[in-house]
Amino acid sequence: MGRPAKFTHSQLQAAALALVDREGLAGLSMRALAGELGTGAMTLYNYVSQREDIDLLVVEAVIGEARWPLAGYAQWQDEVRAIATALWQAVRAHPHAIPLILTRRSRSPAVFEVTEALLRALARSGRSGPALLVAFRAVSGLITGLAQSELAGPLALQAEESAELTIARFRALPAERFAHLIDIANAAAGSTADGEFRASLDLLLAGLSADRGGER
Amino acid sequence: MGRPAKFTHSQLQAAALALVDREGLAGLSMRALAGELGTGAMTLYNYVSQREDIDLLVVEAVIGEARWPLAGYAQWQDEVRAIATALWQAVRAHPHAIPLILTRRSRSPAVFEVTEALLRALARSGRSGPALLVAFRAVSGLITGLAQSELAGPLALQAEESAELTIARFRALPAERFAHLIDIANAAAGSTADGEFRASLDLLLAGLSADRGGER
DNA sequence: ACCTGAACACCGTTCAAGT
DNA sequence: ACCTGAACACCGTTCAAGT
Repeated sequence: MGRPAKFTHSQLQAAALALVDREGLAGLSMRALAGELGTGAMTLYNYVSQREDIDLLVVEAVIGEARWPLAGYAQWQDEVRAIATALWQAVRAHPHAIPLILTRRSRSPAVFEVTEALLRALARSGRSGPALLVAFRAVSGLITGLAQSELAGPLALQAEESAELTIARFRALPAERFAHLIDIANAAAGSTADGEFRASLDLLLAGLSADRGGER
Repeated sequence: MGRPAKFTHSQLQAAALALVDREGLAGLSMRALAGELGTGAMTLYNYVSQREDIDLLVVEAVIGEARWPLAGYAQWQDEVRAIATALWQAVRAHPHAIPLILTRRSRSPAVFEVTEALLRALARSGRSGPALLVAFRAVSGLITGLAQSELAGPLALQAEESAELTIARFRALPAERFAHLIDIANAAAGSTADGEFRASLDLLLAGLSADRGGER
């Protein structure tokens, strides 16, 4: 409850995110962050109670970067698309932070704000209660799930290898046993993450538009 | 290339998964896994080249548990649902392992097999190439995304608190500013993860059924 | 060929002490 | 009230040596 003076919350946040962007997740230690701030490791414990709080600072910083036009959407689908895309782009701008965004519970204001905004847009489809919950689960699941599939799915690029090499690896699989895997690996060679995101989101929006969430 | 004799690959896998299930992710260290196997830490380096390979053993073990009827699906939607649900249940049976499944690239045979099976089912919708890739991204994204949202989304339960307490926390938010968040928190109180999964998947399947992936 | 203990360079965190 | 170094109990991994 006492409020320390040497650093602000957003100074810690910015330093932690800068460290992750620069050095990767493995570089984010209490000692390294303290060094980034020009102090000793133990000083950080005046601001956070445990190491995991540092991860939450990073998540908050990334999600907090999402920006989208607040009004002027003729259709709720356009508004959902705008918010989802803003989140997607904020996450993709900090690839090293993705594992944290996937695994850390954040209850920061920035996360609440964007969640409520997405819900508001989805509610324009006529949904509330359980149907709104499901729509939200599906859309937010798709956003993080697509970030995940790029990071760690079977088609994810190896950290140190080119896209060509990853695809070549698939082409080397037994052709008839993994015919479809080889097919989509080839397709992936000619597609972009943004394009795949947009198309996947459109599939889900088609489903959300077809079933307007009638009462149940 | 030499093949060590003291332990088999699946012995390591089983021991690692048992350790994670029992002690949580923090309990999975080289030393602890070696202890589980009754040997010294350095012995493990005869089987894996680095610590992260242990994580991959766990991912492989979990995904490898997915089981579903291999044939007899009148509709491709039913087959997609069966495979997706099998994956979902395998993941949910090992909640401590979820962060690894979200963040670790696995290229094990078990992962390839289930991926190809899912693709085969999706291909029955008439899709191939880019459209099949997008359908796959959407479905697998949704599966892992929903596991993620339970683990770390804004509505995720705190490790040490009851569902009631989590929901009470949302009810305490400013009512008009977070009206929809409070609405779905209330809805979450009366729903199950399985139900939400099924309903979200159905939304996406509706989208996949509406747009049969015409050529492009 | 396979196994393994000692040692090194890290971690997060407790504790006690500074101002 | 806020700050911080020393020390502790861990890590993953290198190295050198065992059989």
